[in-house]
Amino acid sequence: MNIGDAAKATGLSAKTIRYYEGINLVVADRSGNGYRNYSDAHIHKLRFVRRARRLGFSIDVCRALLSLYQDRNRASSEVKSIAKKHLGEIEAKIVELQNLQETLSHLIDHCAGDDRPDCPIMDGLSGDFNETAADDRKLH
Amino acid sequence: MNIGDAAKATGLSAKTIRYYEGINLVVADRSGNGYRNYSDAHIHKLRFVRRARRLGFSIDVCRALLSLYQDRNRASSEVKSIAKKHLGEIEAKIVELQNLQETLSHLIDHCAGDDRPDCPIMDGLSGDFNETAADDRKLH
DNA sequence: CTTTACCTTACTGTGACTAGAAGCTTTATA
DNA sequence: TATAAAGCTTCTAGTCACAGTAAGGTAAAG
Repeated sequence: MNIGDAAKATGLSAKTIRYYEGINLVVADRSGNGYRNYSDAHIHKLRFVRRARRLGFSIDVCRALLSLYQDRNRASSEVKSIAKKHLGEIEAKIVELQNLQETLSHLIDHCAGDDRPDCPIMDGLSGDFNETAADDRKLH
Repeated sequence: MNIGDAAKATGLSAKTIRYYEGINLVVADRSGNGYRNYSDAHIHKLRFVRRARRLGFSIDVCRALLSLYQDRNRASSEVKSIAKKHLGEIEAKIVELQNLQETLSHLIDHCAGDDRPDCPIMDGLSGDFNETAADDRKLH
């Protein structure tokens, strides 16, 4: 199976699959003409990585999960602890974004949004409104 | 005021302030010795950018907001529409993360987390569990 | 005078790709 | 069979918003 078919089979782009090979995450075999050749096992690994990435796991974590995936004797507790740590990070980010949401919608609610220049949103950005501890965490 | 004091006054790092000058966002004057020199107006602009960044606005949006900030006759509706768009993006991201949270905590709840290799989290990553429309949006 | 702190520019690295160029190979159509 | 199209290869550079480091000039304190 060439890279184009592998892309279709996994939902990843060919570019991304080549990238994953470049960083030694999932390395394909090669056919006689130099084209990458994907077996079912490769496809499974790529799908696995895609799912993990879509759940927000970093490439490094994916690498760890992939090696646990290939180790039939690893304890489920190892996997669970990685997943739990990640869940905590997701939850923290949700709280962060909810704070932003509150601040922004508060500002928006108080802005007339008409032809006049008076704008509480701008006032909020230039003046010093409430800064919470949550704001101090890094935002994305 | 030198860059170090400007950094203290704004809460930005000197690096960041130099970066903002490099991308033409907030450009300082220069003293005789070549050092950057910050007036109150510069400090206000930097603070403005910091606040906007902390609310998650991109640099490009900050640039737009900054020029609106300097335009005393702009309509508040212009600002409001930018803020609203951004709020929409934040809300979409919250929903996304909540989906992740649900999926992950569901998987975690069903994993024994013991010495045995059986692991529903791994099963979830390798098999095809439910993919929602929200999953199809780009995740971060 | 020396130390320390601060300033300058310039280059590299980050994460996870994406875009594009230049040039082979394979497949489909006329 | 010729040719065009799609698909493959490698390589480089760009993205975002900085942070880290190096190599060196300047300023203020003791």
